[in-house]
Amino acid sequence: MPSATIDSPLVDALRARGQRVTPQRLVIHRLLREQNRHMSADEVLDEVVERLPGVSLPTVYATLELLEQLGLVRRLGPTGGRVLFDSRLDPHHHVVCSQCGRVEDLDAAVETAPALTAARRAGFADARAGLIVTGVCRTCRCPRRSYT
Amino acid sequence: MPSATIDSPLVDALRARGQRVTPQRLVIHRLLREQNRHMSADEVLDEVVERLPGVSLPTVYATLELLEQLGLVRRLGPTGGRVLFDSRLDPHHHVVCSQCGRVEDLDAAVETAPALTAARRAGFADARAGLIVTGVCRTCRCPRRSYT
DNA sequence: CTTTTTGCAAATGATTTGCATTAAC
DNA sequence: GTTAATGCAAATCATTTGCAAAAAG
Repeated sequence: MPSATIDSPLVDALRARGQRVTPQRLVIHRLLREQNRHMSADEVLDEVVERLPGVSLPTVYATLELLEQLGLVRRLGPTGGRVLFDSRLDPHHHVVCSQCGRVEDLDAAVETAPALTAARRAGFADARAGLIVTGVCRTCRCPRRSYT
Repeated sequence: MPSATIDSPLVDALRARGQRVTPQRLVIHRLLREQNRHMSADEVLDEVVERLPGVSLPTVYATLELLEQLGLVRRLGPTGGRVLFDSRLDPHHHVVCSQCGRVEDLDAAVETAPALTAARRAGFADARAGLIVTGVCRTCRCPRRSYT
C-alpha cells in the first residue's frame, strides 16, 4: 500500500500516460502545491532554481502546460495569446475555445451579484463581472474535416 | 438640438475630457460599432486602413485603450500581460485589478450551470466556467500613499 | 539501448515607447 | 499659436521553437 505523497497525483498521471518522472516535474509540481498563490512562469522559475539549479524557462513553460493538461493547475488569463475588443456593451459572457482561441458571445443569465459583493468586500472598487467559459469548439473537435 | 449620431457618445466624451476629436478616433469607433464581432488590434488596423490609409498600429492601440476608458468597448483576455497559474483546484473565482494586474481568489457561490449549458448548446465540449471580476484594488485606489 | 526531456540560443508575436511631425482647437 | 495626437522605427516582454546533449525507463 503506497502512502499517498504530495507527488502521487503527478506520478500516477505520468505513469498512466507513459511519460517520465523527472526531478524538474516533481519540483515544479511540489512548489505549486505548497505556494498558495498565483504564479507566473517567471516566478515559478525563480523559486525552482533555488531547489534545482539550472532549470530553464522553456522547461518551466512545458511543465506548466503539462500540469494543466493533467488537471493539476489552472491557467489564468490570456486564453488565446492576444487581446480582443468587444463592441457589445450590454451584459453578456464569453466562451473561448481552448484549442484555437476562438471567442464567442454567450447569452446566459448568470447571477454575478454575490461575486461583485465579495469583490467589494475584498477592497476592489468599480467591480464588473464577466464569465469566461472554456471548452473545445466543434471545429477543433472534429478532426481534420470540414464542418460535416 | 443635435441629432444623436453614431459618433455622439465618443464626441461627447472626448469634449467632456478636453480631448481632441480626430478622424482616426472616429473611424475606429465607428468600425467597432458596426462590426458585431470581437476584434484584435491587428484586425482593427486592417479594416481601418481601408477607410483611412496611413493609420498606424500604435494609434490603434492607443485609441482602443481610450475607448475602453470611455466605456465604449470592453477588453477581453489578458487583464495583465502574462499568464498566471493557480494551484487551487477547487471551484472558485478571481478578481483582477485593472490597474496593477493583481489577481486574488474570490470565494463566492455563482450559479454557472446555465452558462455551461449554453456553451454546450453552442458546440463547446468539456466546458468549464470561471468568473473574472475586474476592479481597482485598494492599493491602486489610495493615491501615492502606503496602506493607511 | 531507445525515446523522451532538458537546456541553450535564437525566433516569434503582440504590445509599447521615444521622438519629430502634424493637426486640433 | 499651443498642445495633444499621429506615424515611424526601434525596444520590450512573454512565450515558443529547433536542436544537440543528457537522462529516464
